[in-house]
Amino acid sequence: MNIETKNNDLILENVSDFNLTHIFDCGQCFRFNQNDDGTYTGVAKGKALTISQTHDTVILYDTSEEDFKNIWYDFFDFDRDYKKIKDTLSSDPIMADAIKFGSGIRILNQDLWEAIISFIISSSNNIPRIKGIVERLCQNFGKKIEYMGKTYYSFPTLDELQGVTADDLSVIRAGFRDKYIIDAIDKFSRGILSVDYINSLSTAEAKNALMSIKGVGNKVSDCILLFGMNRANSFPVDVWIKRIMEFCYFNNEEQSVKTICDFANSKFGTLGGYAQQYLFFYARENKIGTE
DNA sequence: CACCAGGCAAGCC
DNA sequence: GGCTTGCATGGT
Repeated sequence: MNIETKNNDLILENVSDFNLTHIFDCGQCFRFNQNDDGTYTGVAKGKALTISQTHDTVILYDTSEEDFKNIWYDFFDFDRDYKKIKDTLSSDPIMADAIKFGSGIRILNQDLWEAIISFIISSSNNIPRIKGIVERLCQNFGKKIEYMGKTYYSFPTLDELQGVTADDLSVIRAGFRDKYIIDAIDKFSRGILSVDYINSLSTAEAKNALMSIKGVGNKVSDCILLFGMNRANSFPVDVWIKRIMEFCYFNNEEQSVKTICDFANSKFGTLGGYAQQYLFFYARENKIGTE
């Protein structure tokens, strides 16, 4: 990968295993959206970014090399060898097929606090509405970010959310999830949980710690582990994954979530999280189980 | 109008 | 342990 700066834009050439549509349409991130011209704009780690891609050339608009090195290189998981991951998973013919559809998927390294709140909001919800609720949370409680002549909002920190009531949260229209958000804020405010503490734990221990938050169960904790803590041995099973796993590996017969998890763990092991993302994208692109 | 959306908690047995 | 039900809101 070559990096050069032109005007204020950062241009990456010879980028491999990278596709913006695959990355932002596989359900891991709620803050990036496609613009009319095909570029994507979003906010992460307190910074806004507009990014575009033509073949293996990627442009980060109005972005310094410093921000790329400090923020976006890690956010887009550029340090990881996805070819190796895909080669390993492709020994399974079904995964090989799924990987053809989402060959440019990468698992973003998102902020843990943001992942906790965002995936609490995701519970029994649909992606457009999740995005709306998260956006209103940011607009009402986050900080303003000026970028390329427009105003964006950062995801609110624990400090910025400290002390909010259900009444305060009513503007984001989170429904029954507001009390779960407040419980998370409360546990972090009182020091019962912290980002550093949770990160220090093993995957199994971290999962238990996360599940002590109201509104965080098996599926939401797996998403937080995978998307906010880089624990790729988690395999979140939602309705889409359940359907496609049953379709692909169980002759389309209904299975319990536990059966599917156990099967995925033994089949994909430490690469389960990547397998999950390829399957999720494949299921949604092909609308498996919805017709 | 019913039904559902990247589930979960609480209440049953 | 496993199984049901209610839950806020918005889209179809």
